[in-house]
Amino acid sequence: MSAPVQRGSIARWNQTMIPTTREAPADAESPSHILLSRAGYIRKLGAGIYDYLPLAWRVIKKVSAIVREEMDAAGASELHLPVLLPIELYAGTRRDRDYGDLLFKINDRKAGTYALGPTHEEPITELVKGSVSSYKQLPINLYQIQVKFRDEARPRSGLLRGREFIMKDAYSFHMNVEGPGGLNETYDKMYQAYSNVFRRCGLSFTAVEAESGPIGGSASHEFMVNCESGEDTVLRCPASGYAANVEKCEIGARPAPSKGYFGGDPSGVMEEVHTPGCPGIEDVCTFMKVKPGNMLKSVLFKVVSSAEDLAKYGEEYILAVVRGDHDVNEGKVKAAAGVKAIALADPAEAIKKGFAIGFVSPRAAVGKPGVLLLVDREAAVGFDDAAGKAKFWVTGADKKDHHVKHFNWVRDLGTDPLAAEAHQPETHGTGGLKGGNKYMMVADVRNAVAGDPSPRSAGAKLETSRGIEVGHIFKLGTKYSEAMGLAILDDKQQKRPVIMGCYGIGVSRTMASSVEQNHDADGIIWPAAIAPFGVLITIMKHDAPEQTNLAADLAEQLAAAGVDVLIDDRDERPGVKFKDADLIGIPVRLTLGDKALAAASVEFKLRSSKDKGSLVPIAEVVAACVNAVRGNG
RNA sequence: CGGGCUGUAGCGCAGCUUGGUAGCGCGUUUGACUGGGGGUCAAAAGGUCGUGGGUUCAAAUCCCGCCAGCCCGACCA
Repeated sequence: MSAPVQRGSIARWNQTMIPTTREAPADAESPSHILLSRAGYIRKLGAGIYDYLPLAWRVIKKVSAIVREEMDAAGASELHLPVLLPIELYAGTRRDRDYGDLLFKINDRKAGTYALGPTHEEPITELVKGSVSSYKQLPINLYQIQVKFRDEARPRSGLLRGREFIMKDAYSFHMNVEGPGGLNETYDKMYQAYSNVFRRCGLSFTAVEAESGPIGGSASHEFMVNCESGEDTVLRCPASGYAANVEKCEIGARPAPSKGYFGGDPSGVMEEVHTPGCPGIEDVCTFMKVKPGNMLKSVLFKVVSSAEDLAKYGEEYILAVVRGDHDVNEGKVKAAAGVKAIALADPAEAIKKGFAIGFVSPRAAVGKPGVLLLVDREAAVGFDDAAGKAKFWVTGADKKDHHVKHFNWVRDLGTDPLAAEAHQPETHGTGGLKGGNKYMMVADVRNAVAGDPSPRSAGAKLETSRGIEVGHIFKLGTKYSEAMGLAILDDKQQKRPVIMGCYGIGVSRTMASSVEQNHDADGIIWPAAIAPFGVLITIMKHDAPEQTNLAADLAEQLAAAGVDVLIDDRDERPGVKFKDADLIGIPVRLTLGDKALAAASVEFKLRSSKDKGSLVPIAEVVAACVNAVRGNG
């Protein structure tokens, strides 16, 4: 682009507030929390609530500017919605209930209840409903950058999981999914825009397939900053490039065991073992000295039925069984059972139904109408092919404080698992639910783990890594428009619910995850594009005119070239200034001292490089800075 | 919401077991020396010991309630 260079700004350390400290607050643990606190970017005001000091605010503004440029370029328009939202808005979509305690609620003087917006699907839908009346006005994509609130059960890791945070949220509206102006077109544009944003921010990231969570919808991707300290697990196939989060990740074809599902002789006589106070897999394994891979884990879900289904079929349950070293995946359970919604069964209710929670075995599902037994492939095994002998299973004894060992599916289940119905793992349907006739099914119902076969490339194995979610895009569909009555006449004069997409970027989280990804023992190392300043000029003698004058002169030239400059004009010892410089992480440091000045030079050092820096002639230093700051951005 | 734990100066902590004068380091202020990787010396300011109650002649210390915060788990953008 050949647009005129926007002038950079000049700030002096003495005139701004950068309260660096030698020690971090005791509650800071993650690198971003420690370093942003120590370097004077943020201060804690309460649990999950932070002040953004001048340096931090500059970073936020730089990230925001990149977000705005990419959003605008992709055809979105910025607006600003209220934070304070009447609770009735959320009642319409039942998210006041679905969101639960995560929704911050406050009362006004008349005891009316309001929510502090956690996202803005409802108000934006309400706005469009009253403002857009023709299909000719669609598609439209509206966004804002604003503070959001979530009453987190446990705020942690500084800015990474706060109760108040800065987010960019966008919402698009369409008449169609496919074709020009359709949801997919905008979704793809947003995917590209998000990739541009995070690339321009200098972050290493991965876009992964994801479940859409409580916001609802049909398809979604998460943008994860690659970082070992991240909270989320990312799975990827090195051969095909497929990447997904654990909730979503599919598992490639897993071959059936050589003797067929459930087939194989018992490993021994089934024996009951007293396991007091050991409801968890870990406890039992420690107590009985068995590996989790030899446990059968049984998790009971209750089907959330519609009133109609409830009247017709009664209450229904699913008992999902996976190997002890695996985790049940709710989404896959839902899909395999062919039901829309499930929830972990209430313990008290489950016990009443005859499930000894904590000590449940697959047998507990047998003979109970309305209960589907869903067995994961690696749990539906009687013969251990890897070990070449009968599979040794430990599972619950279906009574409190007892487990059994040498469980064998064929001998001990209490019914024949080899029956034809159980043998059609590919058939997804209603199973034994909703009047179906299959009491048990073998299916993929667990989370993927490293080493699982790739779903996209035969022979390849999934790998895992960690990440921090900084962006999330959803195809919402008509969930909100239907719930709130946003319908528009199309070109055939048919009134149709508007199709929506929504797209979020955690702006404050992006700042923190950059620090997580880019730091060393001495402090932050900002990518130039989002650094609060491009260049730090460190004056060795704050009262030496030849140094202060040169600093002012260089700063002026750099600003004219579009570089933001911070001048460290404090009366501090050199050691303090150097330590602080490393801490706050400005990409380029120019040191103005007697030695260099005697050679008509200044010292030029990149924060990202370990060397001591080099002398650059004064006449060339501005170009060197511009080059370093641009080359990186 | 379960389990563990912590509230003492701006920050990091000791003191509490065994009740009796409020301590240390960093930071801050003043002065001097110093001046290229958190320097030295001297002096100083700064705390209703989270909060309410109880026991006691006397509570930072013992007991009870509450509040706030942290960690692990559950949950989660």
